[in-house]
Amino acid sequence: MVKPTSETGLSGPEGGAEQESTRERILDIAMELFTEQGYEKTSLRQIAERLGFSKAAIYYHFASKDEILLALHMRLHEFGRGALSTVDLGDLRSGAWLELLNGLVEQILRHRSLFVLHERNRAALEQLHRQGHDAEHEDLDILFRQVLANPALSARERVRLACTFGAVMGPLVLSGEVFADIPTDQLGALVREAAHDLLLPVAPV
Amino acid sequence: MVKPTSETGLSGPEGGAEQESTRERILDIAMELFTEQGYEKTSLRQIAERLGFSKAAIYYHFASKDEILLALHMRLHEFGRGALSTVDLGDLRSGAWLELLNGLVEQILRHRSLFVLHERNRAALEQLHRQGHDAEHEDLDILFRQVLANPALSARERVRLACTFGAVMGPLVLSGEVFADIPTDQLGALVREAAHDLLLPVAPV
DNA sequence: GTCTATATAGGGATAGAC
DNA sequence: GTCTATCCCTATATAGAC
Repeated sequence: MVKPTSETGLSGPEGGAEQESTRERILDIAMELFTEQGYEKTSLRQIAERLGFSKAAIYYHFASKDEILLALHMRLHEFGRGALSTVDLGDLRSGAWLELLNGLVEQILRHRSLFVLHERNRAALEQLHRQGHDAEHEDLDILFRQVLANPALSARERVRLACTFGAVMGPLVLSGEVFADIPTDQLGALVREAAHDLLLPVAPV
Repeated sequence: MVKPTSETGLSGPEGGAEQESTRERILDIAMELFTEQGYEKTSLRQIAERLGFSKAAIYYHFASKDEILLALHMRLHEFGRGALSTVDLGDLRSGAWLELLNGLVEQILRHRSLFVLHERNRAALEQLHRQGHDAEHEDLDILFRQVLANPALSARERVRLACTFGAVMGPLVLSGEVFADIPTDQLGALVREAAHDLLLPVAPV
């Protein structure tokens, strides 16, 4: 079983305005359909149809349907790594939270569709995690739940953090396209402002 | 095809500590499995197995798998109606928002598992809506998106509202069981407080 | 790299016995 | 009200031709 590109799901920035590889075209279509209909309701036949070739052809590029979802998941991992690694998870008191959240806002604005995909296919993605996906678990979800369970924090602090996380998700991934008319920059600024207001009483500057 | 109970999915409060009807036992198990694994990944066989009888028996109580999900959806509708009808959607400026959000917090705290079910099966539920479910559409989601799209509101107000909605969802339905150690009353108070802080600059008292 | 054809399994749904 | 048996369809996945 020969694979044309790497298995990470991200062929990396080879630079230039290259033509999209078939593998990536599959991923793009899959992302669209998985988001609209959900992972399980989307069949490989449907994906292949949109691409103009037959179902079986997909198996040249991916060993299974799960691997398509996994590849999409890895795309997000890639970006998440950058935002998370800049923050020292030790000192999550003080203003480090804001920094983390601001980084999150930026990432979401850049790769919004990926985040929406994840939000709408949580069940399927969690099962991927259980089954294997032995890769490191630096998932956003998992990270946040760890922080929220931190016994060193007060109940108020924990809840506030969860609220702030939600406040970011609300307009950016839970609200569909209602904010399409607002320029990205402005949207980001407004969300950051809200996050700031929420964290103020907990982590005073 | 004779049905033992009403078709609304809610047999209503007949009072007392009655034994749960089979129909409701099915719904309870379904809710659990749909939440854990997602709607599509859950088979009728699986539901029947847990109840100790066979797959086909379910068809005595529900005409299709979709109807099980629909019945669960109607359970939420029932509760939502109360919270929404108290608020005049006309004056969604001023403090009416807070009132609406506070009602929402209360409902979520009471029927949390139902909200989680909905959050984790959005795709499937949206398809239900498209296909039929001709019943009135007083859905929370739909209502909120209407409000968020209201052109009479400023961008800041709209985004703030979405943030507040998210801030409520964050700790209450998106965070799993991390807050199980915090008493319900305290949790509600903390969330309401956060919602208040978020809406302050937009809808001063 | 994409095709056809096919194997195989599982799920939803129906009929009818008890 | 629950069961057995069965139908039918769709989906994933494989084998092998071109």
